[in-house]
Amino acid sequence: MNEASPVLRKSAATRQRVLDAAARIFRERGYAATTLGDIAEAAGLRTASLYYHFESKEELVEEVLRIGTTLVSDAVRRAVEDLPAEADFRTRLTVAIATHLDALLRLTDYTSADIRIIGHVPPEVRAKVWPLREAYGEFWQELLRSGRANGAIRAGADLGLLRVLILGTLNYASEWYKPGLKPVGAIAAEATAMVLDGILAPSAMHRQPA
Amino acid sequence: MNEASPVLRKSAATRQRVLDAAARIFRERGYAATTLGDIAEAAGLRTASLYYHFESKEELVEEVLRIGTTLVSDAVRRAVEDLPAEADFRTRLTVAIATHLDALLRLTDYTSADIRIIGHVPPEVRAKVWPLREAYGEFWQELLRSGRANGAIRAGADLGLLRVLILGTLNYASEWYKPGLKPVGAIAAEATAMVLDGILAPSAMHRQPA
DNA sequence: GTCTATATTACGATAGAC
DNA sequence: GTCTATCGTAATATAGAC
Repeated sequence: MNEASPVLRKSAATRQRVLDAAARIFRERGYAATTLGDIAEAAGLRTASLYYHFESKEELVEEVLRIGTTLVSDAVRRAVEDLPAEADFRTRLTVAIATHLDALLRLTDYTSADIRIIGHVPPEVRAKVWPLREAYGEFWQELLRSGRANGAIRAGADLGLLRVLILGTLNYASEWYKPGLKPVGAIAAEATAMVLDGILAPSAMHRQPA
Repeated sequence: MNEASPVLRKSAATRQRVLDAAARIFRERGYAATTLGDIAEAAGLRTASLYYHFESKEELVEEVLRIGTTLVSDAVRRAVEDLPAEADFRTRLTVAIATHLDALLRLTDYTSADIRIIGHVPPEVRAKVWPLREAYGEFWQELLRSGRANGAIRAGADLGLLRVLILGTLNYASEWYKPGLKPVGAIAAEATAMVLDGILAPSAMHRQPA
């Protein structure tokens, strides 16, 4: 009964509106440039009222970051785990890249806000949400390890370096992506092709003079 | 004589100290979180004295961004142009990637400040420095066009998409790179291998079960 | 739960002495 | 060229009425 009482439901709904507004404005303007007044106005209340739901600006942004990381991580883990057990490395990586980009660019403001502001929040906030991000990084590391164990990945590759390079390729899309220009699926296809096979023509002689 | 007069030299030297301090602190803390007091203190003077050298915080950050973009752009253009005329596409792209990363991660604070804060400065500032960035993007676009004309790049590739994916791969390194962990040359080598040839083993059968 | 009112602090910027 | 002093504004956060 408690969980469904009208008061608690109203509180939860308002809290959600505040979080949604915060995610959107943090993504657009960055952390420091966003004021609690901006967020309150977008959520339809006064600045002071935010403090009923969150103790501080830092606690609010921490929750936004936590939600953003969790949404991407859960979506990608689920998509890869739902593949048939026989799925090869190429298939797994293709699905991981497509799902990561879809969560980042299409799903919600939380995911892009996360990537865009994580490097600009106060260090204490970053430290608090770091374990979540590390766990997601470890998922990718394990994905790459399994690929190398299968002989799918080039033997000499530095997997830790590859992981940050691949995730960098995908995450930086939140800096240049504008809805409507290119379908997210087309971006995912081009990124997957580059990461897996490179940009060179498959059988061409690559030493022609310019 | 004017250029070398003691007063002008002192002014230019102080202006340079202010710019250097600004680049470093903007890179570390972001644009909005950096105060003119932070910059003045690092440069060894008072906040009000900054206004002798720059009209506003926005004019100061604009100059930092301009220097950052120019340093990367000039370094990469020069390195590619200095290659022998017969150099093939693989060589050109390898040099472009290595030089871009070296300028970004090793050269100065201006280049990494540029990448880290460009998405967080006021829109009017971004608009003012945009032509410089577009010109550098056009250089890369032309590099890729020449690669496709040679048959070096996969025919179906979307060159505009490839350009932002490649530059994203490189630029995102300014978010995770820490001096001393990996030599910049090793990062460049891994990035070049991925972009050109992908991460898969060259001749392996890629369909093994996980 | 949300409000008005306000405390407190700190910012960007200007004035004017030196 | 750089300083001290200060203006005007706006931010986070708190107090207390409703």
